[in-house]
Amino acid sequence: MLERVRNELAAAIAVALREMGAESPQVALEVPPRRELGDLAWAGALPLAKGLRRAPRAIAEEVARRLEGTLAALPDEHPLALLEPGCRVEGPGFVNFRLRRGPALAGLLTEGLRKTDELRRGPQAPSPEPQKVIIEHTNINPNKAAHIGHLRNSVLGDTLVRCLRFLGRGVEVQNYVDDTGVQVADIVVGLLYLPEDALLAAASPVWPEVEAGKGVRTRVLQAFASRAADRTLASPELAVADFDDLCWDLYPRVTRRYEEDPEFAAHRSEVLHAVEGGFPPELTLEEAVEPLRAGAADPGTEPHRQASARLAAAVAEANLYCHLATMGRLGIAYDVLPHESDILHRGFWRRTFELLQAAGAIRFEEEGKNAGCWVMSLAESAEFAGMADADKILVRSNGTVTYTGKDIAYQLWKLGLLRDPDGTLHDFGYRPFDRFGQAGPASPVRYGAGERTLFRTTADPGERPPGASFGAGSRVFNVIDVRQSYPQKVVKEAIRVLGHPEAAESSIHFAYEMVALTPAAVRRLEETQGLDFRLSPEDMGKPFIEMSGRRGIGVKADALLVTLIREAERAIAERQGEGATLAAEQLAGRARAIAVGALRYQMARQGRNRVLAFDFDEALAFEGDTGPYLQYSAVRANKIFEKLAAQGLAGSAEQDARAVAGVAVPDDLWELALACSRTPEMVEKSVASLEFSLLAGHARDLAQSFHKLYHEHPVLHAEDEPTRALRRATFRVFAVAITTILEELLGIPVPQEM
RNA sequence: GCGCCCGUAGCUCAGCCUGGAUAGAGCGUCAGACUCCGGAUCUGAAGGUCGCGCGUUCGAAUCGCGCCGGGCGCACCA
Repeated sequence: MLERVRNELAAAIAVALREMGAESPQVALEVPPRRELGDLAWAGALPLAKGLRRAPRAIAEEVARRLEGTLAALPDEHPLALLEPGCRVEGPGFVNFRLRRGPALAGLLTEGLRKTDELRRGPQAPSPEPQKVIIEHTNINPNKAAHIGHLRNSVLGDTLVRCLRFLGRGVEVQNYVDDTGVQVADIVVGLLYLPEDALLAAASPVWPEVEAGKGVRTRVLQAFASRAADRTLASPELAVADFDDLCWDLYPRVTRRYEEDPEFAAHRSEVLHAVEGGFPPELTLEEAVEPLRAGAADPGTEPHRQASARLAAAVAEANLYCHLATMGRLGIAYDVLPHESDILHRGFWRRTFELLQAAGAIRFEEEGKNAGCWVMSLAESAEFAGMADADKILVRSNGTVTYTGKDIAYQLWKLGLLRDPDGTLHDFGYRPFDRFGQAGPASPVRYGAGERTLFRTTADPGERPPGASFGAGSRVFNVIDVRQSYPQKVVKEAIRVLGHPEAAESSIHFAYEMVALTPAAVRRLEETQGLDFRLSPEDMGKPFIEMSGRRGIGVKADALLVTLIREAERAIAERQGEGATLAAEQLAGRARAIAVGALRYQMARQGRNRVLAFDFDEALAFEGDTGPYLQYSAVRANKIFEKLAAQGLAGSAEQDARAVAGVAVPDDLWELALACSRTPEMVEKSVASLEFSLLAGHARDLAQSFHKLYHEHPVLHAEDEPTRALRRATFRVFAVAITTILEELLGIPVPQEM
């Protein structure tokens, strides 16, 4: 509603300015900082003063005069009829406008009604979008549990997805799986070669069936295979330790062993080669595990190699399931899981290599430090000017492709630019990975059953199940932390030199700063988990400490969620008072909502360019500028309507709209209603700048304003019916706005009670 | 060395892209709140050379340049 008034008013001012001699005037309308100034303002007279050679105040006054004539002649149903007649010129040359509050508030009510109707009808069937936006986020190495850094990535990515969908854009969400990298190989090395005592220490806390004694490795491998068959490597239960937790512990043990014993590192390249070789598709995990047991096959033989590769795939898939479950708890879902192994086996790189060669973008180094490598020269690009070494290796001297090389291929596919010589798209094959469902916009995503299908890629382009059509986006957002800016620039540059400068600009690195730990948080981890990260006093004196998967320094996403839920349960119990006992299921549901709210809000409210120094006390805060504060405002508003309904005083949005249309709306209620109407503007701004702190701040402002009014404007005990209708109308507008922002945009569930 | 990011109240952070009207929150501190829709709330107080300097402008936290302090990149890791 506000948007339409704005657009029409801007157009009217532009007409006036053209009549006054301004050439193609750009008119921007803003909302004045204080309501007594007005509801909309035009400040453009000041910059125009020079061009028109007139005093800004005089320009503003003439614009105002011309507008008055235009506005007076409008029919009642025109959007600008919502403006009060007459505008005021104030200050050095601001033109301020006021809305007719009653009719505007009525308009907001009916608008909210329409929105609710749409929601009730459910999500529209996803139609093939010509202007599809692709967002890649999460992208966690499938070799250990997700940590809070990954949460920042996924929450930012998911919030962008939600905002774009809100704005009506077609969106495809991809979660890239690096299933062939060294990191997965390291876990396989751990399973196959780590001394049994170390393996036992990592495995037995998670898999109780693995006990001390002879044949630990055999039992670990058997447990892995049988749990994979039962699909119990990733449990829907949050408090249960899963395979990713086992890997979290195993991975640092492997990397430490590499440092202690250089010969041990040979296993790494052996496994890596095995993984690159792949395995026959019919090879099951049980069959693969068989020869891996001590003595059944020697390392270096083909059965052993294939079995290692099969094991690596299973490790990656098991961790992937764990990650999906973790993110699912936060209401985060995906459409497709592109696998790195498929990029290789489908020949994405081979084709990309041909294209790069044909464009003369790469060259083979005969000598020098990069001898034997294929490199891309960046020396000619302004972006990389001043670099000591402006060459980026895409193919190593041993013939394998670097991550950046694969990423170029992947990015070309995302943009619909990877084509075979005959011009057809070079595409993956697809296969359903799992079914999933989500009860509401901010509800947990559950796998195993449900209405939607999550697809994964395959290497066989002949596999095309119905509904599986991915890639070829008109814009691509890659959500990756800022430390990867350099390789991201290389990818962009490759697209440019391949002859696609516009596509390169449509390929956007959504960069955000890393999540680190405060020294206090590190100390707390050491205390609660009985660990010693052996950090120096200088480290502990820094403002923050970087997480490290290799050293096991980090806060696991699920562990944080568990802690948050426990704290939320405690807070709920405290507020319930003596005697009141809540059904366990209710308690769990509310606590989960609060935990998710606290977590997602913390990630969304901070600007993306700032290092997030994670602190437990801050993360566990439920009062003040927090998710639960916002949730509470929605719960409170809904509670009013429940109570009203119980007494037969609820009325309806239509009734309130009629009642309010001719009534004087006091300043404070109007302020809240107007702020609610600015939500689409805030979403636009957030998306344009990729700063969700704007949206989070907007939501907090709304909640703050509501909480204040809640104390001053009782609805149930209003002095008369017109007063009640006015308050009810305003709070109705608020309830719709805050619920939309929380559940649809920020993915924060609104519980019934807290 | 080159590049990017950060510096705003005691602490944690919005606001900067697109200059505008009195720079905002939260935490912490202090003082308060109705037998009345849930106190995860609200009211009030104290707390700011917006790192420093120069410039552009009618106007700078916001734009430009230069410093200072901190962080991160510049891999045959991903």
